[in-house]
Amino acid sequence: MEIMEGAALCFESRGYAATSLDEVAARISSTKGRIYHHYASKAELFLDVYRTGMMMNFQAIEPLLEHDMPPVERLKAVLGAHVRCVIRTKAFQNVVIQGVDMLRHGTMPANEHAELAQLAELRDAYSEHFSKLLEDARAAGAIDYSRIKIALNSLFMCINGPIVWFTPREGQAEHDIEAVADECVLYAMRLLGYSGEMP
Amino acid sequence: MEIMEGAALCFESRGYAATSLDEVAARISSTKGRIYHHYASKAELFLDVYRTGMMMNFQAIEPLLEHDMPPVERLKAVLGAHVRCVIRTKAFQNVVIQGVDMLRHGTMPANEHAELAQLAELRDAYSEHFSKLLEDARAAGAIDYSRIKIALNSLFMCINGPIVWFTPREGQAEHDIEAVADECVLYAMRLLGYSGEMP
DNA sequence: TTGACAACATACTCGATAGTATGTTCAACT
DNA sequence: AGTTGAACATACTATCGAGTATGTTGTCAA
Repeated sequence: MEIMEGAALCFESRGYAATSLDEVAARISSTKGRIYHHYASKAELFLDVYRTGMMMNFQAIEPLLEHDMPPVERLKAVLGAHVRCVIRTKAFQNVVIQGVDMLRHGTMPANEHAELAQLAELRDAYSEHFSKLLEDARAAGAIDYSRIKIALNSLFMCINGPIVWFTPREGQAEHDIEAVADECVLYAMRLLGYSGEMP
Repeated sequence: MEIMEGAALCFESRGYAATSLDEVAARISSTKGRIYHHYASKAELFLDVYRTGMMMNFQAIEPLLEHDMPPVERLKAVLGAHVRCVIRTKAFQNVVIQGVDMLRHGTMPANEHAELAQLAELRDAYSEHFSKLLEDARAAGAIDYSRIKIALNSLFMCINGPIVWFTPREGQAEHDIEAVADECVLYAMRLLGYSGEMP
């Protein structure tokens, strides 16, 4: 909904701590009263944006996990879907990133901390999907890596990169997204030792 | 100096906006008075940490740029030195990252904004070194990439990854750093289409 | 038509924190 | 011994923003 989108944009550009709820309200031409009518606190709004961002990711990739195809092809498809999704929901994904290292450093107020930890489990579950994809593709001999934790981290850094550095050219958004996503997937697959052809 | 190290650690864990100078002072068992004796404002302290972080990077790689060796080998060596450096100066590098997207989103107060932009140029100069390394290695036919901007961004995401996700095991710090750095360089080189052997 | 409630807006409170103003200590000159 | 100034510490102010308390408006049900 509207509040979350405004919040996502504010959190993205100024960070959780630096964002005031008056700012968020102003962005949607509204007032703080409206926000507090729907959310008990700033933290809860943040957590809702986080959760929504993760849901978008799940919805993007889960349909592909069932498809019956060679492991490498499935991996490629999922990576592509992931990158496209995170680019399109950039603001939300920035909040997810912030949430992850808020947990890591324990900056969240104690009461909401439990909820944050729960969302982190969601993130782990998501990561687990990729873990499985890697193992399958390796078992099929299509890719190779040394320690899976480091490989996974490097992979995520690569395919999540656009969240940080991507900005579409005027009027070229859709075209740019496709091109950037494809190139990111190419580099990601290479990183994993894949040597086959890419479309 | 002591103040910068405390500040780097605080900024790393809580972010610029959420960090109070009382916190920084407490971390070094001191008081806010001391900080304001050396820095005119919170922003200037931040900028000094940023600058110091960048300097550390330059010092780590610049000696290697002169070496007379095949372009790929030089690239490998520089990547290795960079990763080792950023891991060892993790707190400072987190500040650099924050600084980069504070500029991107224009959150810094107007007077210090100019100084921040100047530091961004330093960052660009650093990136330019890698740009040259890539072009040379490609000219030598050792690596390959499509659009250099995307390749560079993906490369940096990969080799800067440890800044975000690395945490050494108890008492294994040195050993872990070496192992992680080598593996990151491996993935980074592969990402660039390098197919040679890695030590 | 009225009363009740949801969906807001407005107007306040109160704690936290950036920045300042004013001590205090100590070491080096003279 | 006395003066000065750097390097802090302490005590205060002024602002900003999270949270709250209290309006206001429209809508639906009885």
